[in-house]
Amino acid sequence: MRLSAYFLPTLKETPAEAQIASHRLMLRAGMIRQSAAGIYSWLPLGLRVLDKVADIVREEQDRAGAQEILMPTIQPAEVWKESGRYDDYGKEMLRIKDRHDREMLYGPTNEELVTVLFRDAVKSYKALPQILYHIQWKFRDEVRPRFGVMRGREFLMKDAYSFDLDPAAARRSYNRMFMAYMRTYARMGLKAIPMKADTGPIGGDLSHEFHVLAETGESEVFVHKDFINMDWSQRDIDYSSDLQPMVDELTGKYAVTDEKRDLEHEKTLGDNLVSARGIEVGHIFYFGTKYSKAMNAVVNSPNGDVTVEMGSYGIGVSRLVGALIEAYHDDAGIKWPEAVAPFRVGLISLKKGDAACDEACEKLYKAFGREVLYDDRDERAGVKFADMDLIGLPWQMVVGPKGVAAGVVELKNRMTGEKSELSFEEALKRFAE
RNA sequence: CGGGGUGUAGCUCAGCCUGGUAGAGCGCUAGCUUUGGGAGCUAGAAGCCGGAGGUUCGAAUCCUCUCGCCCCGACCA
Repeated sequence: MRLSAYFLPTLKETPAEAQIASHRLMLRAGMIRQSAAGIYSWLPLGLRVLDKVADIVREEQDRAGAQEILMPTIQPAEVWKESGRYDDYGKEMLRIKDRHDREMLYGPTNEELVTVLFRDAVKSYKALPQILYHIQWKFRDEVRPRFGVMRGREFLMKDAYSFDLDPAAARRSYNRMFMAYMRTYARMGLKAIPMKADTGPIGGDLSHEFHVLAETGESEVFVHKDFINMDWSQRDIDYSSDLQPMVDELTGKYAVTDEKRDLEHEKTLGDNLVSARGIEVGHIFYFGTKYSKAMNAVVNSPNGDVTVEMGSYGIGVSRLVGALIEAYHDDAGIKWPEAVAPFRVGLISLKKGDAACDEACEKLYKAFGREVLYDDRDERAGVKFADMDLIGLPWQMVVGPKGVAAGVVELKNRMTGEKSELSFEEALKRFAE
């Protein structure tokens, strides 16, 4: 992409409404613009990141055996009345009426819809297990939206739902999702600690939240020191094997959210206890028959009718974009991990109009394909460097007349700040598509 | 939902106390000079001062009501 033609409205000054780094930087880097409190438009640069995050989530869900569907944002109130949650959910649910005066709502989550989908289609135990997921916009009318996309009212979420014949099988589905989450976060370069969590209004008795530690995190969490130095590299997982030992290992050490604190146990930890703040980037639940019973999701089996065991598994996709920035930024701007960077490399022409410089840039630009953002604007070097640092592409390739004359270009690593010189030929190959 | 704050040019803000017809910096447009880390000079464009009522000869400024947005707290992917 050529920056001269790209819709990238960067801001030199910090918008007054943004308090935390990720919100500030997303506005300044031209990733998002606010439409109303807690509701945002995603601009091209931000959307590229959102899509990359969603793609990683999608790949890991598929790998774990989940199947993607797409349920609507607007749901009939009817199904929520069936589960009994229509009255429970309160003002967080955005309720609307259609032209026929029928009660509708903008979905805050999808347990009801997916249960209807399942129960109407599946009648035999032989079809189990099933894990269905979708990546869809949700709306929760938070009293106080804040922190940009980290706590918006409208947000993109991956939610998966498992259907099993008995609790043991449901536990296997839970474990699959658990490990899929570990892989998902690791691929993005995030250290997300699984914590014993409260089940809240969704109900059930087995639940974990995944938290990225950050000073700006909204929740207070308490973890064993060993998590801080854990090996966070991606794990190879055979999803057909018994995952329980791996899950046990990951949940063996103390890690809890505020509501689940065990003060007695904490006393035994001594110096090994770390109190920190966390950004919740995922939450998984096993809730048994809470919805299947109320909504009559039953399959036939040799032993007669069985009410299916269910679990649900959420990842805040849009929130992850904010969490990533909280984890990876400095005073100059964002420092994207390569897996989620909007572009892999930024090509900076230091002197537009210089024939040799232009020619070198054009060659590099064409060779790099879709993962290059080429700053071909007629701007001063300082402006280009500042914008490139701000938007945080992992690599900056700097092409200037002096370098071109000497047959070299400069390569800067945004994460480490390291700079090196490459011959033009090396440079051509370095990011070739 | 309680408490606090704030709406003036695209952005950051001054002006409001003490009413007299709209300002700065950045950004934007044009020209000249500059050109390896957010340039300089010149000339411009740009605001129903959030909205509605009121007081007044006259309101960004005073009063009333309203709406938006932000922050602190209680609640949540």
